[in-house]
Amino acid sequence: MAVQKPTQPAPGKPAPDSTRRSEKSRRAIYDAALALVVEVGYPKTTIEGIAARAGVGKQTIYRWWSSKADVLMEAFLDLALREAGPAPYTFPDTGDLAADVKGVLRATVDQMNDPRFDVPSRALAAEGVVNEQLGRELVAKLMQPSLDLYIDRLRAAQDAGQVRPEIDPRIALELFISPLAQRWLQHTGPISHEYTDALVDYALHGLAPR
Amino acid sequence: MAVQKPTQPAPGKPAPDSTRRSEKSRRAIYDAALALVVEVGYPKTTIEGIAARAGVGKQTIYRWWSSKADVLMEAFLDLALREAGPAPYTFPDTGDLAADVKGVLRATVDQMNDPRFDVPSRALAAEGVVNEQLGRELVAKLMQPSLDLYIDRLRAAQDAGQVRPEIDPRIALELFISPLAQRWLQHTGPISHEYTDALVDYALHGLAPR
Amino acid sequence: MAVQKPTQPAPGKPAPDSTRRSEKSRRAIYDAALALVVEVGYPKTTIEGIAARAGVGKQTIYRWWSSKADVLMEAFLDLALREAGPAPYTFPDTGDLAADVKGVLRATVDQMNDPRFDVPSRALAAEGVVNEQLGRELVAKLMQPSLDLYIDRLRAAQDAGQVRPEIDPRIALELFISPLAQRWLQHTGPISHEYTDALVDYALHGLAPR
Amino acid sequence: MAVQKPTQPAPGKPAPDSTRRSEKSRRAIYDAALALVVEVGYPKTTIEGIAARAGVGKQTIYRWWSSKADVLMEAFLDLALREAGPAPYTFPDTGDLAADVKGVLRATVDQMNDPRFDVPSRALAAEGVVNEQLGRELVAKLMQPSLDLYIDRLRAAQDAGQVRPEIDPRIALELFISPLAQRWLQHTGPISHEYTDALVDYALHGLAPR
DNA sequence: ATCTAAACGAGACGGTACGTCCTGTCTTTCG
DNA sequence: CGAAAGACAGGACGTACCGTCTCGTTTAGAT
Repeated sequence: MAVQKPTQPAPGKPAPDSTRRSEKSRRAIYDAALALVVEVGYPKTTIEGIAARAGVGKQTIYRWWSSKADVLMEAFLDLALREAGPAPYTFPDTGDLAADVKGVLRATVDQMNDPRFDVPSRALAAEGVVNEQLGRELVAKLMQPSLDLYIDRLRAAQDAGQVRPEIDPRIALELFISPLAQRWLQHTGPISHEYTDALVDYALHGLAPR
Repeated sequence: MAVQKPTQPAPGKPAPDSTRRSEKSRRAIYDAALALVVEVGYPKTTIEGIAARAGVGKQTIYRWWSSKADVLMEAFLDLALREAGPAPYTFPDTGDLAADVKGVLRATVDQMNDPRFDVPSRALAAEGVVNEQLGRELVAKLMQPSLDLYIDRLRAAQDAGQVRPEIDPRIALELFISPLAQRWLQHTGPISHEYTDALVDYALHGLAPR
Repeated sequence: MAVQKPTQPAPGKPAPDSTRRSEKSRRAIYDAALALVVEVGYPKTTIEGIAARAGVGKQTIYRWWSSKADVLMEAFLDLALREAGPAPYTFPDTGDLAADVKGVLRATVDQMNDPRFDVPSRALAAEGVVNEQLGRELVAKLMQPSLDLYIDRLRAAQDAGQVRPEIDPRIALELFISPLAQRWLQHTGPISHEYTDALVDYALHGLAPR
Repeated sequence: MAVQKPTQPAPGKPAPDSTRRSEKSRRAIYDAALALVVEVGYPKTTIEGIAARAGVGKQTIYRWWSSKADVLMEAFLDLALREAGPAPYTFPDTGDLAADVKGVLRATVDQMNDPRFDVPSRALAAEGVVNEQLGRELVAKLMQPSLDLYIDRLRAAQDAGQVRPEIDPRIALELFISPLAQRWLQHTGPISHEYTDALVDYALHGLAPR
């Protein structure tokens, strides 16, 4: 009888009972949301449209999500988890840091060029830029796991003497990732394996002559 | 900088005569747009709201701009030009590349922490992520001029033997700028002078031991 | 008076077992329905609201009634029976037709000015105007018993030579009742004892001079 | 520039400028409303449905009317005025009161049996029963003009000595009209010329023997 | 006294309509 | 003719209820 949801103080709403939630509807909503974003773009994707395409009442969306961005984030997260498979997060460690990072970045490049990932994640990124709360959620749920792997790999490289010990891995990884992300988001240049390879070389050895 | 598209022969529309345009209305629209974006955020800023606040008919906006983002981009561009003053774009060259870049990045950091710049430029960046055409315009009009200065300075450093000659300055500058931009846009870490100083050091000397 | 429709062979539904019906729920639903109609008016009275106020599941209402109007009609009928007491329907016969009818009409006037009766019966009357089936039920269950008493009394008056024998009592009673009902429903004039007294005099003696 | 509507204190809304109102839309809305009410009934007639059928935005309805009932009342009033023609309201006076009233009531009966009048006016009557404000408007705009003609005719009959001088015409006319209206609204009996003829005879000569 | 089938409370579901807001177009009036 | 004003068709918003459909949980009759 109790209206559970002890984690949140429940400001006004009675909080729905998640044990009764329809799995079928959730899946249909995820699929509809992702399909619509790819087909018509994020701004023209509407909650009404998602509901109609999923064969679902609007209230079923509003009951479980707070906004269009929220729906899309979960849908995309779900997609990412399904794609990644049961053993999701690993980072190669062949002993050759440059080669390992280049490999991972090439995979990232390939994903950026796949519209199924590109369109929804651009939309989410854009929303996160303007909506700080969503942005933090995005980072925490979608990006942080991958970033942690970078950090681990960089630490291993430090232990192996391939990276200077005073380097902060948290900042170092941005030298690889941020330029790529920026190019991708802002269309400021081609996204290619050559580009990310160069990025790794520049970052590892610096711009100044030795 | 021209607002209307003189390049296009106007397939259906009569194309307004820009010589008769009301300067007062344009200013009022710029001011209203920027104020609203700062006050209520980009998504809640509407064309109707801008028109009402500017004391202007909606048609006056639709006559000269094609979208909310277009209005805001011009308004922000205008703001940037007015702030920069009559001698806008320069990049210091004391001979010490690291110091020069650190100085410029510290100024950028300060601007990012000023809400008058932060809010509108976030909004524009977000819009550009999702709307490629606008994104390209943004880059060309707002960012390219500054980026070119970085490139010039890096080239000078190459001439002075402070940067390896085989380095592509177009990619090199991303090592400074993208991590900062990314942190700023995605709230993934503090934006401080210490951070940008570290960025410059890492980028110039690389992560690997010498 | 039976609630469920034993006459209908239940085309698709299993037909609930009325012997197991919860009397407590029925009472709670009646009370909630009447209270809500008086408090917020008929249009804003909803089945969900009745269920919530009665502490009852919606299905319990849908199981036993077919519509909001149906619920209210039964609730009101129940109220009327409880108010009338165990010996409900009588009509005075003192031998003075005018006085007898005036007395009954005065009681009707008093009831029309009691919100507990006024509000629900207005709502039902309105619904019956638009929904013919409900209208007929209303007339049959709520009004016909009283009307029959009028007819009996008029017949007795005819036998006593106080009413012309060729008069149809079914039409005659409308001369008393309909003007009052009309005024009440349409707010076309004050509802008072003086008014109904005048009505009886006019109807009995006619408008034309003798 | 003034936001007129001096009759109402304009609590919050800016009050639309009626001089700019689209006559075409108004007509389309009237037609759609009347057609829908006749076709699907009042409860299933929705504002969205009217707007869709009229090829009009919902806001155009909400701008000028406050409710579905309000739309329908104006639409019906407009219909009544158009049907009545340019010389609308007259009441025959042949010197024979009974014949004159019978004639008018027969015409009323015929109208009650025409679905184009029956359905919308039932709906309005029902709404007016429950919504007092609307009910008063209905009476004032739709019924009062006709009632006044009855009163005038009855006064003339009093002057001619055909009706007792102490009779209040305002009450007297209800003896003719209310029974008919009540039968019609409540389906309590057939609506026919014979019935109204009898009504007139009963009312004029009374029920009691002379 | 136990079993069992139903009625029950609760409320999620697919829907419809609500009344509001904004879009982008069009029209009227003024300067 | 540009501009202020704002009505218009259209359509998405988020909310409220509709009537249906499960879920456990009483509860009352038959065992």
